[in-house]
Amino acid sequence: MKEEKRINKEESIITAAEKVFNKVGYKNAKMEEVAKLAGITKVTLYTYFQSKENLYMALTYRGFQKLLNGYYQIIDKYKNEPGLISSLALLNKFMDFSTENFVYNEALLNYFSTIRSADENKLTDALKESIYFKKMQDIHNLIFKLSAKEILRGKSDGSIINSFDPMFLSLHAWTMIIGYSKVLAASGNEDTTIFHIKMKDLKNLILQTAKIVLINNIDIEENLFEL
Amino acid sequence: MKEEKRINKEESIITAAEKVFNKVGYKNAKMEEVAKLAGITKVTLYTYFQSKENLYMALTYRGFQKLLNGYYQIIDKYKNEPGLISSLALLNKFMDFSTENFVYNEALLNYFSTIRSADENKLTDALKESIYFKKMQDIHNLIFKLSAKEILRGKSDGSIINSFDPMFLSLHAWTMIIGYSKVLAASGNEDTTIFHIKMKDLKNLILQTAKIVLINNIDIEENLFEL
Amino acid sequence: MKEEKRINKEESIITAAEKVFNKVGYKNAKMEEVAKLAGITKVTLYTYFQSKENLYMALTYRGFQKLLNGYYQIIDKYKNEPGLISSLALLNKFMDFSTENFVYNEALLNYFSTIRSADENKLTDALKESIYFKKMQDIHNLIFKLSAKEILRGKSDGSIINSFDPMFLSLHAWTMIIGYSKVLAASGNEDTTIFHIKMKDLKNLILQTAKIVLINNIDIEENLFEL
Amino acid sequence: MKEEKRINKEESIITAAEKVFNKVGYKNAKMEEVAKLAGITKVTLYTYFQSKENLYMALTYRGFQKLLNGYYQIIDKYKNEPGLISSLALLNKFMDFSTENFVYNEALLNYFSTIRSADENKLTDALKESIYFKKMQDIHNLIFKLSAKEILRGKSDGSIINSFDPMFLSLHAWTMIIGYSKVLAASGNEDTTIFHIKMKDLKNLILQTAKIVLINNIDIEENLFEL
DNA sequence: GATGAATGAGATTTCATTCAT
DNA sequence: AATGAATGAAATCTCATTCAT
Repeated sequence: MKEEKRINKEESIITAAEKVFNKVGYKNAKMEEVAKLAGITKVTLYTYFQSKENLYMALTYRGFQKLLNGYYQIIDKYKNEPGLISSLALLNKFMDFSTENFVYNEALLNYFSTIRSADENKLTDALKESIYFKKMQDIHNLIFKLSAKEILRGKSDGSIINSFDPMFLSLHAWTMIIGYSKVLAASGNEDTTIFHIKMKDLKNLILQTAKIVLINNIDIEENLFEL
Repeated sequence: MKEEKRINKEESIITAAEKVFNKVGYKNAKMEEVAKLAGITKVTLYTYFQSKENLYMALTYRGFQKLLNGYYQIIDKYKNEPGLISSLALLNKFMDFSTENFVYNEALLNYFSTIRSADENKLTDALKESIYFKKMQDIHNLIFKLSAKEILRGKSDGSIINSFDPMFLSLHAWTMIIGYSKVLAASGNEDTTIFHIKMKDLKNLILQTAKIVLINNIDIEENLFEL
Repeated sequence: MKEEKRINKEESIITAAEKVFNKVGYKNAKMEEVAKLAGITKVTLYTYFQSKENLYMALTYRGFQKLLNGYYQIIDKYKNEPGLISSLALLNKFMDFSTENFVYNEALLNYFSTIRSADENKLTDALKESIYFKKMQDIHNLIFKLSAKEILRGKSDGSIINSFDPMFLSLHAWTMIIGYSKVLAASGNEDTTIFHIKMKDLKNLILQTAKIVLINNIDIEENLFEL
Repeated sequence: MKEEKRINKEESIITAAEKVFNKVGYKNAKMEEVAKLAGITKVTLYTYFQSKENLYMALTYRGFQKLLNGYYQIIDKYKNEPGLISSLALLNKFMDFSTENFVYNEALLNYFSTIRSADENKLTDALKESIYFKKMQDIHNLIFKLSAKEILRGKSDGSIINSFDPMFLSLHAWTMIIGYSKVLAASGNEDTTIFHIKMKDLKNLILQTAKIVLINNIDIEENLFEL
């Protein structure tokens, strides 16, 4: 009961934070504003989330969970389809997610920027102590793993030809998604036009590109030019 | 001060800022530290750069200039090669640049996150008044245009087959390299391994992928799956 | 905070400020020092008093209140005495106050220098926004009015003969005591000697002079000399 | 020649300073502004006057000289009149001077506030080193002495009866003048009305008061009231 | 001697975070 | 657990004053 209540409260706070962050961006957002919108005081806010960064991580975590849920749904939906299809569907899912969840997308991008393996000393204390940051670290690879798993299935069922390590292919797909979501962040939404180009077309080209990569063996040793 | 002298001074300050930002990250960096490293006082620092954000934008601008210079060099170097080669070389250049210039890479990523067309209220006042931010806005599309130009040349010389709008192809390539640089930012450098995968391999796969896209006509209307 | 508590806090800060200002003078006083002496931080100091000038005005206001209280006590004490006596007692009170409260004296002199009716552009922004400056402006004439009231009473009871407007006589008395307090500010205290003259003697002469003015009708039209 | 040139320059700077100080007050005045108005740069200004305080002292000194000149003229003009007349004329002169020379008046008042015999440690270094401050210190008593001298002459010729020390009487007159000029500073000019009272009337009352004091013997031992 | 640039000291502001009740 | 007040760190600004050329 108590626990449940606490969780509800946390959720409502995160929701408020989402709104504020969405409006003015993380950096400009003030804890005071979040608290106000959540109908509590700043100090209460701090009893739930010990730092601004932790709050942001909680939001990130929520976004990541939402994305994962989407992934699981896709996996389930396409479980009887070839692995190629489900793999591409995951890609598609991520891009839609980015489009529909601006703040989450930003948060996720930001998260993956933060976790520089090499530079733990650049992490703030607040972040190191963030429970949600720890949670994220425990699961952040899941997104690659789920994708890799579908690619592996595709290899088994013959729909995917490329012989590279599934994690490698998964990472490659990820780079395209990230790039897409970055462009999206800089432009607005799927219906937006940038240089007269529709984001939707860009998405489709990315999907087709991914498909081509998956159904072909590609020689990455070939030297394309002399530097 | 003579313009030249002032510029020299600015440059030396930016260089100091680079070192500080590289060491502790933008957020933790103190203006006092930057000033000290530049051998000036805080106030002098402020007469040159009116805010921390402006200083960061100056650094970003310098990074962007450096990247553009690299682009121009590549374009010149491969001016007698087919457009396909130079286009891929540009891509390669960007990725190398990201690898070799960590702070710039981060700064550029940050910049492209910041320029949310629609949301001026997410910009801080300091940023709005930043002369370097304005400068960046004036030229940030150049990177796409240069790339598009080479693609266009490739079409002319027959090395590039894909019939899409060059800007579209340029943007698509951009998504991949942005993704790459983001992964890079999250991992470290080219020699780093992420999921046992070498960044160098990722780079090569991206180049090959880009090549495939450029030398083929791709149907982006095909429906890959039912949602 | 409860109003009462806040006021206590304000008072303790003003007390600290008095000590610091008394020791090193307004100009050399540092807000940091005041805060330290008050046992708070600079920022807290600023939440109570928004500027150094406002703090000084608060001190001025306190000094003025103290002076007014002294006036009320005198008025009460001499309420059964002739108006002449109470009027002179007020004068005397002011001079004693100036003598005993160096910082207040200086602050009040400073205040009366500052309020140049016609020249709002000589006021700093901080002063214009000072709540205590406003408070002072609301009551600074009280000192004349209280004095004028006693003079009026003196006229009624026949102890004061001079037929001029009580406010005029009050202002005239004011010029003498302001002059006295100024000389005092420049010399030190009542026991000090300036040109071998005791401040105490000066005070007494001023009182006698005031008395003469009050108990005589004076012709101010008489031409004393040709210019 | 050189010396003369330098003096001319100094004079023109002081004149500029007067204008600036008159407009915004000493505290708000910026050296930059003074320099600009004088048609020189800030640094040049500093070669002439080593500090803002010194500049202000120079202005004060000029004002004092002007006042003294006025005194000498009066003394000369009334040298064949009784000492009472010339004494009052001096008083009158001072009040006119205050009226006509707002900045000087303020500067003089300020000067006499500053020279607190007891508190040398409150003097700033800049002031201690000010050549004009030293000059002022050498002559600031002159104003009292000139006045005392005329009073003494009045005693000799029988026009002044009061047997007090002439310096004492002089100081007493001074307090009234100071008070007058303070009130004037707070109100504007001679034509201004404060509490419906004309400053000119105030001046005349002060003169009459002074006259009464000078032509009567006054008992300053009399106890006017019990405190 | 004149100039543009820089310094130094301190005022003021902004917020995330913490304390006391 | 909630609240109002306070803290601490750093950004930013203002100017008198000084330096280097």
